[in-house]
Amino acid sequence: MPKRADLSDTLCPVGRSAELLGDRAVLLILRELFFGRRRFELIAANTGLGPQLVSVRLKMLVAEGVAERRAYSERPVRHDYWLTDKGKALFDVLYAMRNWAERWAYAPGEAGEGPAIRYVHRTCGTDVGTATVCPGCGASLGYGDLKGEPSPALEAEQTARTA
Amino acid sequence: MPKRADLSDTLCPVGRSAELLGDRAVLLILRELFFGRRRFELIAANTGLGPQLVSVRLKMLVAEGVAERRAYSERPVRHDYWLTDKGKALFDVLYAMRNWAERWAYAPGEAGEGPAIRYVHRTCGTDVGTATVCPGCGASLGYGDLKGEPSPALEAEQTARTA
DNA sequence: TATAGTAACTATGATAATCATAGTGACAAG
DNA sequence: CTTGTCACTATGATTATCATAGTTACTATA
Repeated sequence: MPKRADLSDTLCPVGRSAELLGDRAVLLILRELFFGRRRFELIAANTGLGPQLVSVRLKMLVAEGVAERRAYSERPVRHDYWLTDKGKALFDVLYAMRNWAERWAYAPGEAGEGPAIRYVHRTCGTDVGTATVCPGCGASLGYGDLKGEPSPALEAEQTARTA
Repeated sequence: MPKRADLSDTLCPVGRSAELLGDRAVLLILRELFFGRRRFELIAANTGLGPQLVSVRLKMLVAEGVAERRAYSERPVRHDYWLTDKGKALFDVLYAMRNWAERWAYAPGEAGEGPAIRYVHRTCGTDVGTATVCPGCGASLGYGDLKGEPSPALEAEQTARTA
C-alpha cells in the first residue's frame, strides 16, 4: 500500500486518537500492558503477533510517549515495557471497548456465565459490571481503581497461548 | 501483507473489539456517522479515504450489524448509512478516544482555547467537559445525551475538506 | 436532443505493511 | 562447550491501501 495517510495534524480528537489506536497490533499490545504483561516475548506470544511487528509497534509507542522501555536486568541486559501516564490514560478507551464487546460481540452463552472479564472496584470490592462510576460507592473509575478478573474460559485461552 | 490474523473467535472482549475498531478507516467512518454525515461521498471527502476503502469498510460495517444501508431516494436510487443500536453503542469508545486526545494529543495551545469539540448535555445544558456522568445533573452520558460542538478551528478544517 | 452534473460506487496498478520463519547477539546454567 | 533464554533483526511472499480513472443511473439545463 502507499504510505498511509497522516492524521497526526488533524484538529479532530478522534482523528488523532485513530492515528494511534486505529491499529490492531497497537490495541493488542496495549491490552497486554494493561494486563501487566510487560516482556517482549510474552506480548508476542499472547497477541499472536510476529516479533517484527511487536518490535516496530513498541518503538512507536515509546516514541509517542505512551510506553517506556526499562531495563529490568543488567547482565544479561533485558528490557521490558511500561505504560506512562499518557498510556495509562488510554485505559478508558480499552475499558469502553471491553464494555461494548461484552454487550454486543458474543453469541448468547458463548462466554459462559457472566462477562469474559469481571471488573471489581479495588477500594470497595463492588463488581462494577460495565459502569464508569462505581455502583457501590459512587467513585469514578479509571486505571488503578479496577481489578480485572478473567473468566475461567478466558484464562484457559490465555495460558494455552503461552504454552 | 498476508491475510491478517483473525481475532473474531478470541474470548477476550478487547480482542473482539480490536477486530472491528483496530482500523483507521473504520474509526474515521464511525466518526462521520456519529457526526451525522451519512452519505458516501461526504464520508469519503471528510475522512480523506479513497472510495474503494470506504466502500469495503461500509460493507463490513453493515455485515457486522453496526451500520445499515438505507435508500433515501428512489429515482435516482440513492443510499446512505445509519448506525444501528449496536453501532450507536460504540459512542462510548469514540468518546473515550476524544477525551484522551483532548488531554494528551495536542501541543499547548494547538487547538486554540478550550477543547476541539465541546460536549453539552442536551437535557440540562451543562458543558460536560470530559465526564461520563453529567457534572450538572448527575445523569450518565451516552449517545443521544450529548451534543458535540466543534471549535471554530475544527469547523474550518472540516468545511475545507468538503470544498 | 445534447451536454453537463450528481451520487454511489467499481477497476486498476504501484507501493508499502504484514505475516511467517529463520537468524543474531549477549549472556547464564549445566 | 553445549544448550537455553530473551529481545530483538532480516528476509521473502502475500495482500491491503492509496490515487486515479472509469461506470451506472439518473436529473437538470441549454
